[in-house]
Amino acid sequence: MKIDILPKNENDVIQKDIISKIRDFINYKNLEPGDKLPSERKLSEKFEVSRSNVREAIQTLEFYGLLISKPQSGTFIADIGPVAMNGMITDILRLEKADFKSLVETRILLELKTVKLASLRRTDEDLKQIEEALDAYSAKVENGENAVQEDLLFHLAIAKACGNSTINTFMLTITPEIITNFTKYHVCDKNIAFIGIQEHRDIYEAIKKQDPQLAKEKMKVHFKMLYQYCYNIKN
Amino acid sequence: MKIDILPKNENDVIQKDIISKIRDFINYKNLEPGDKLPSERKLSEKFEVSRSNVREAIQTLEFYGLLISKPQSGTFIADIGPVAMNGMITDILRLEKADFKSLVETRILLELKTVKLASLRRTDEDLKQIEEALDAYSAKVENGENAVQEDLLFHLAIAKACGNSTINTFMLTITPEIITNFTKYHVCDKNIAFIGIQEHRDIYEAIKKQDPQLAKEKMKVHFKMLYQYCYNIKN
DNA sequence: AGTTCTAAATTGGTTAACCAAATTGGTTGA
DNA sequence: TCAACCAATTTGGTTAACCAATTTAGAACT
Repeated sequence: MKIDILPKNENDVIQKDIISKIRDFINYKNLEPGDKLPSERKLSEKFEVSRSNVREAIQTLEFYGLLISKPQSGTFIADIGPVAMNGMITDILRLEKADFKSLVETRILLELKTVKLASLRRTDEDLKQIEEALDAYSAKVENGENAVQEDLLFHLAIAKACGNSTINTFMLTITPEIITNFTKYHVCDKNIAFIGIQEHRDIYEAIKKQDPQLAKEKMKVHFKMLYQYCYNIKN
Repeated sequence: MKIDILPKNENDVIQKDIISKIRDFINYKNLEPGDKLPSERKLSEKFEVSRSNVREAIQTLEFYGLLISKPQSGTFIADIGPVAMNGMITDILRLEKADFKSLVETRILLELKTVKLASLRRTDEDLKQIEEALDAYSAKVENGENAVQEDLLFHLAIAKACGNSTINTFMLTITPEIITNFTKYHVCDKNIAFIGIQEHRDIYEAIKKQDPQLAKEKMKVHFKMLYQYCYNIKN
């Protein structure tokens, strides 16, 4: 049985190293918005790493909106001044993998917002999809099966209906990790599931009635157990 | 003068196409957690696209925690059941670029939380760094210079102090887009900046006093103008 | 002097050959 | 019968050669 605690992906280390070198270069040359970075080839030579490593690092910084790379043209500094650029990169380098407590805390924050917004902004089509997710969940539970997936799809359906693309994206990014950790820590055992049906239905009804305050309350009830659980984890 | 409205990155289109094909394959073969996906070579052949395209698609799904690729071994289905897998991929394919309104709405939500948490959990070191960011901001404003960058670094310093890695990451991802849009829509003109100094200081003092409720109130005041502005944008 | 055109150099992206780790399947030996 | 071992295959990752779009510099012409 192989235990792979902290492979600490060698790759991540050199990528972070490259990112910090890019930051240093930007500072040293006082590059400003719109300025061009040296070509990938030159950077790989300068930093003595492979070009694909440089590409990965650039892609990461592009994901965070700090660089913009244009085909057959070059990689450019985004419309962010040197101070923010420097601060952002430093923060990015310091980022750690999310712990379960942070995940749950964030999920609760986001979902108390999505139910309110969904209550206010939902279309009839949204409501229909939420209902379908609810039915799928109920059916699984009543059949005695594990319904963790259907549970979360219900919540994602609400997120989709909240009319905020950013929050929706965030919900999508944390959901898989939530599922994994739920399985790992044995949250959501079957005995809870039956209570869950009614709680989900209450939330659904509130959204249907377009009552944001009620919806939020029902969501709070739904999260009560999770909330307590979350704050008792050792980490 | 070239206008590049919606380059609609040809690349994104084929990547989304590949992702949907991967989803279809997973469904067709009823792949479950732990199952292995065909090799990148076979997939590229099967889908009639280049291997690097397949790699990109896999990396995207890996980012969302749906696949796990192990060197010299293969790419595996994450610990998420077929129902959730299917729903998640469908949602991901439907994701659109965030609009300004969503960004601001989300930022306000996150920051009303970060100030509260920062008030409760900040270390002395955190406080020191927030103060430094505040001073840098004040200096710029009093000097009559544009201080958008220092403004946001102050807010990021608070996010860092909130002790929630997930929220911190989210703040980092939306900040560059916020800056870009601020510049574009001319939010935060100089006349506002002077009021901003006092508002920032109030927030800082509340965090220093470790008074989460006060901190949240002060942050609300600070966002008042932004809040109104945000809801008057056409999109 | 200024504009236009063209060809060479530069660019990010793509492809295909290569690598080393890991898996696999069969053989060997007890 | 089964455990141990070894070699062949398969894997994701890496490298380097190649491509086409873009930029550039300067020649050519007005």
